[in-house]
Amino acid sequence: MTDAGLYEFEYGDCESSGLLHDENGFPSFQDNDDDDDDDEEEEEKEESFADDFYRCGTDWSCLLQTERKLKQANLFDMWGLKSNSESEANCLFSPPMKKLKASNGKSTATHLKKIVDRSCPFYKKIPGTPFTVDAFRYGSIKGCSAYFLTHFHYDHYGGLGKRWSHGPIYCSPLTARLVRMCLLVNPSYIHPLELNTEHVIDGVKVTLLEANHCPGAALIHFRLQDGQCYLHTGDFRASRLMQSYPLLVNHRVNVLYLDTTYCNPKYKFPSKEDVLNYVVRVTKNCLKKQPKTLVVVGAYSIGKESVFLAISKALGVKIYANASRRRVLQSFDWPELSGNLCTQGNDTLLHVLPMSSLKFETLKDYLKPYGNQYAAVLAFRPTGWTYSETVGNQLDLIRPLSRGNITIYGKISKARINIFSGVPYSEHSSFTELREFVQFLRPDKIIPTVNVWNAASREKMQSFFREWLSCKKLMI
DNA sequence: GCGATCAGAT
DNA sequence: CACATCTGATCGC
Repeated sequence: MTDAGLYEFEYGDCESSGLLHDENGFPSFQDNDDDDDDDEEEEEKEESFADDFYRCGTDWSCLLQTERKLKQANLFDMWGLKSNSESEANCLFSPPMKKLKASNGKSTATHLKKIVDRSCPFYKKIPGTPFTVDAFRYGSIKGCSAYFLTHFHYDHYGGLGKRWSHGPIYCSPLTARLVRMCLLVNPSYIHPLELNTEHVIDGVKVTLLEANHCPGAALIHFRLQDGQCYLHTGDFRASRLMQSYPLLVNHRVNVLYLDTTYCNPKYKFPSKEDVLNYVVRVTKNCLKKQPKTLVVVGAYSIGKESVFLAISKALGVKIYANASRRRVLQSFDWPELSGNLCTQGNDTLLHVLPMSSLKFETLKDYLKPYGNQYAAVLAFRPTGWTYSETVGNQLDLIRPLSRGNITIYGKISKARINIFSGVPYSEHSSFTELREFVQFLRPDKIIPTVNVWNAASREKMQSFFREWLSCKKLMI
């Protein structure tokens, strides 16, 4: 639905040139009382995006003044607009458009979306600096002389590879190792920055702080020469510990670029600690009933290592992972992890497998080569959110799915949509954690970095921000 | 034939 | 519903 709407929106605007521009090239909106339903919806989207831009954006003037010519390109980027002849000339933030070739009979809307996605969204650029954050999939970004990477997840490093040549990359030392190892980026571009240390880059004081997300993930604190402070959270899970970071206690943050993944009260989940205790409890129970159980933890690239580390610690068993994953895990340089990895699957009952393997059929096949070493499988799929509203904070309501001797916590079942729940081990902030963090920091402005492409969710988030910042006391 | 990129699936 | 890929198709060379 949303996507279809977006397509139409982009397509419609590009084709019908329904937008008016003011003398600066900014879209201008006229109150239009025509009662055409479809048009109205489009108008709403445009208006709230514009509202967001002017009302809750930072003082964008610094961006506009330092790079006057970027104004229009910027704005076009925001709206996902490329208007014919104009766009080529003003397209300062994106590589030249690719020529379209409608090889099949498909609508050009698909092609338009491709182009639109090629330009760097405004919220990835840090105003008043030549910096971008997590913006590698837009080619060479005009005016950008330092590319920051918050953490090593695909949706943030996408575009980085051995052919990267658009400028220096700044990130944490752990992330730097992964970028070099896994993506084969030329090391001369990679600039590791120690956490909790002030680095001066292009005259801006930059400090990386632990983000409580995946290994190597960092919050980035920028202090400009004019005294403005910006905090970019990348992806993070807000924690009480952060309220003691000296930089956050001692300096006012003017603009907060916020990971708003779960910025909605419907997202409730337990603390990491509670989930780890739960997983350990379930595992112990299972092993008590069936000592010959293989315990499997699903994982993507990096993140959620604590789930298998907790089991390893509690049971005193080693962790098996295949060679490529071991290489990545070793690169973290965490003694408690490196020291507990093993290279043979039959050396331990605790295995880490790709998330895609956590299916009944695949696990059954996986078990075969181990003969009668194992009589059952217990698998955990740590997901961000519990999926079921009824579960929320109550871990005891989680029900696994079983087939034969295989039990999966977090197997998605359409049939049991309302009672199923994964293991809600989240590396993003819950709604209440976000609120507490924002009310601690009390920034002048907040720029959400997730769920921004939908007008309704943007509007909703902004109203939460207003609410949080308008009241003096913490609410519970 | 190959890597890069894309839409769609999971 | 959303995360963080993964898969399979297509593109460009």
